[in-house]
Amino acid sequence: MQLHNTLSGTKEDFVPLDPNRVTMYVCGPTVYSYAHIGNARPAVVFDVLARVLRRRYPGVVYVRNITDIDDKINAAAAKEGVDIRVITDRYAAIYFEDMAALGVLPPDHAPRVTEHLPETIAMIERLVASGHAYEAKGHVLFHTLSYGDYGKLSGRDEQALMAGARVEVAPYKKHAGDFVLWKPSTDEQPGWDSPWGRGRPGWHIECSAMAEALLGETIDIHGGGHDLIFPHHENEIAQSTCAHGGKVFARYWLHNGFLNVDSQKMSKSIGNVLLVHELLKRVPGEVIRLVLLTGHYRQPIDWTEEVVSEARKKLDRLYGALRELADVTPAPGVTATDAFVAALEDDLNTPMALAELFELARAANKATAADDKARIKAQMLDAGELLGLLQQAPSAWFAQAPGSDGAPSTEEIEALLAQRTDARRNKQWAESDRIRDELKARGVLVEDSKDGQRWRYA
RNA sequence: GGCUAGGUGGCAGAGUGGUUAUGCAGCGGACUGCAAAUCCGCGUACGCCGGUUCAAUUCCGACCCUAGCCUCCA
Repeated sequence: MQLHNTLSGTKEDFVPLDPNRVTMYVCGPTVYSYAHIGNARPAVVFDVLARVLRRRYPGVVYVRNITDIDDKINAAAAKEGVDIRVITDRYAAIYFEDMAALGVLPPDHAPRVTEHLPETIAMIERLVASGHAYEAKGHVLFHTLSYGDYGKLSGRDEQALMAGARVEVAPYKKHAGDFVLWKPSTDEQPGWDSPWGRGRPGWHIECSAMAEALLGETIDIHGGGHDLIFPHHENEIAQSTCAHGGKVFARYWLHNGFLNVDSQKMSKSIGNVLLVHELLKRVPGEVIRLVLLTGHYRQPIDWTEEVVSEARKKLDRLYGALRELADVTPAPGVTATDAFVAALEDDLNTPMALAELFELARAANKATAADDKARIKAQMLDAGELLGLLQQAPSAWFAQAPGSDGAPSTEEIEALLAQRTDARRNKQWAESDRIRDELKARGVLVEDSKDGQRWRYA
């Protein structure tokens, strides 16, 4: 398998440190609000990666954290006048629900920062003791100049960093690039006791601490959004490497591209932030998932109504092929084709894998021999499973209500189709077509097949 | 300004030093009472300019353009 490593900027052969225990850590959400579609992309992408890895290495340990200490959380809690726990529990639960709706399997561990304060504090203590961190004005800061490889991941050097610094540098910092490991809390703010007084961890240390606690000092794969390369991942590397006596922190760094909405970056000021929770009310989770896998994970995606509607049609085609095989038993022991797996193992090339899936669909539509049908069905279903698609019954897919108003109920549709059957039996084509047109106008497509009429929402 | 990733047919989106991506839309045909679905076929796409090469969309260089990051945003 090959993976693009941000550290080297190239595709590399993936060779795990221990094939029996492949470790993967992905930066999860900060739970202060609903997840937006951009949050869903890494969840889906790394879910596929985990599925693909597990085929080859059954002992994968996948960790995706929940960040439940954060100033935005504090702000949300203060606004509602509740404990931060109320906020974080609520939105963490919604996050898991929404991701499940997108076919994202739960990771092996979903640690929370609040559950790992002792480890976090211990790691900071080690950094202080080894001279990589210092205390100043109640803060503990990491001294970036103490780590020679700082900037390696994001390809920048300390001089440029200083020159490019466009925010005020806190006066207690030894160096402009130094970042906070621990900061003091006021009485009103949530805080935890530490050797440096009551306070809370900075943004970056949590991931280092949780990765260490659950996966060890060196992990195979670390993933996250492209925007996390700097400073978050850069800082994680510095902290972990220095806390571990120079041991490599993560061997392969993977970053997914950004997602724009109608060619614009999502932002509250533009008002184009698409929440997964809202989107799911009108777009099936499987469609959302397919949109996110339509492009290569490192490329940007532009979310538009067009790509959503295309994804829906693609699933119509794939499920359409499976529908024809509804009464076929998948050939036992048959898995996804080599070409399909090879595409995914080539740096998770989902577009190429999908192309392979469509080739299978065409083959399925053409197949006449029973053993061909059985084989292809098994190949399609297994391929679908690797992508987290095609796992529902075709009939269920086609019976999905479109979510728009005015669509006739199943009962009403069946009643009209019964009338149409009578008309057709008597070759009353005008009446038959009238009913079909009426349903079409109301968003229901009727098809006549050898097995009689069948319908689906448009 | 620095760093990074890109510019592919009507749209989305892979890939490759010389032969088909794939999907959607479109066009023609088959099938159908008519459709739909499905199948078959079609449309000579690779930002611009040079260079290397027998041959470049694919390698090299310049240029133009786009997007992201540059201290807490996936």
